[in-house]
Amino acid sequence: MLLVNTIRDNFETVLEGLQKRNFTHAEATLHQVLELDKTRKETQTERDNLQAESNNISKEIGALMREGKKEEAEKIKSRTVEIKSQIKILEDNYNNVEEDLKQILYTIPNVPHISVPAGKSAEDNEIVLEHGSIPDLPESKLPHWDLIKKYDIIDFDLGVKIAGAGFPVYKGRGARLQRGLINFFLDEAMKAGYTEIQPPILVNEDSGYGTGQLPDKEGQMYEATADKLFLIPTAEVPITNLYRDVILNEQDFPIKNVAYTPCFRREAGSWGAHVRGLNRLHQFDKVEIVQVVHPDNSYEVLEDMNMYVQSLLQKLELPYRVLRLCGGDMGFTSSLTYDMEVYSAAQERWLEVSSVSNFENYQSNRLKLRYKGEDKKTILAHTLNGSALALPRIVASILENNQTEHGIKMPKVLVPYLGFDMI
RNA sequence: AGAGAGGUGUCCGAGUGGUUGAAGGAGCACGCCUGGAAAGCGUGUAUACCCGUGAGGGUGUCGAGGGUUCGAAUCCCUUCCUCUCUGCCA
Repeated sequence: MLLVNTIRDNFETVLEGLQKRNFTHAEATLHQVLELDKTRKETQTERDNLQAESNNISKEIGALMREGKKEEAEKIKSRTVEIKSQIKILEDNYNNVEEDLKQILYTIPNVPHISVPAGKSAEDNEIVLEHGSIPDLPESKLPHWDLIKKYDIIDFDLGVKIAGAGFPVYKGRGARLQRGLINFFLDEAMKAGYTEIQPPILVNEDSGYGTGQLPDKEGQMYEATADKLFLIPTAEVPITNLYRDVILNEQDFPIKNVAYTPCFRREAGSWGAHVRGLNRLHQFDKVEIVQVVHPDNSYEVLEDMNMYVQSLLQKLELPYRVLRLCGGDMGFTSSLTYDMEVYSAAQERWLEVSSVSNFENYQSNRLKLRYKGEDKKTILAHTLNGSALALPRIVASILENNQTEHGIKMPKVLVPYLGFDMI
């Protein structure tokens, strides 16, 4: 969440940013935050002063008791009665104000970076670049949901039988393609200096709050209610939460983690061709990169991560484009997001396979993820993450783009991981 | 899942109602000593929030939340976690 200080010191900038996101009632909400914060401070001062008075009386009583002057002690006791009831009132006020303030702050999204274009929906996203050429396939080309049946590599019906819609069963070369891609992505990340992590894929409530899935979006996560645990929608949740309540040293930067996990999403979403086949699933595999960095260079790091994800797509020989998301399409917690989309030549659509974001200190404020600066002050770190990459749509694109009469050609770079070059 | 033990500062560890934010030790930082280092000696060493231009002061924090009390690390209740033994199990 945003810092109250940021709102106060950069009111206009924050306001303009929120308006770029189409955050309604931005100005009124920001004023409300400042007003509540002012009340909070005043209440605290008043409460603390009374508490101090009460503490002093207690000390006096303690001193008198030690000297055996019981009667005098009894006399001043009566003075505390009124103070105590006042403190109780102020204490309640304080808690209420603080809670109200927190609730409002939870509803305010991150302030977009200056370079984020205004806009309402995906149509207003800015295309930064396109790379690779779109394959020219014959009319007989098949979408991946037909290809997977033809070659018997992914079975949705079996998934329905044992779990439900959106839980595919990968078989034979389909399963090996999954495993090969995961290993390829992890190896590449390792070469790029990321440390591999295997986190739990169920997380507790605190973790959900830390990265912003809670409150609000609990409907998107599967929940193991008996144990109050949530199945992760992305590895971002466990990995970023590794650093919850952590104070780092400046020398620890940059922290670069990579994790492969299955991801679980309930999202009801829309129906029809756009969610057919592998386009949208309840369970899918993803390799995620997360960095925790010094605030001064988080945007350089974002560009690095952007280039890194592109390098993966290039190695897989997939045509892709990079979008800079507009204010209206950007995630709640992000300051700047690049989406990478691959072209899927039979669906004739661009499919999002990665989203790389800088959250600046929006997440770390909730997480209390800080570092000690030179003057020993604790300062919030910046967090970033990106998919590198999400598997299903990559698979869809590989299958569709590389289909031939004789089978589906695998990208060269994967062959050592697969042990075959055609499906 | 059952029985027991326990959660205190960076770490170890004392503390069962009254200058305890917390003894003692270790570690760390600085200074003295030394040719240099070790040892030794001295000083300092939590955090959040609030008040104050500043020096400085206040409040809260001994797993978390509540309660008793003029006063709680210390007593009571609830809850979370860890460890040991037993059971179960990949």
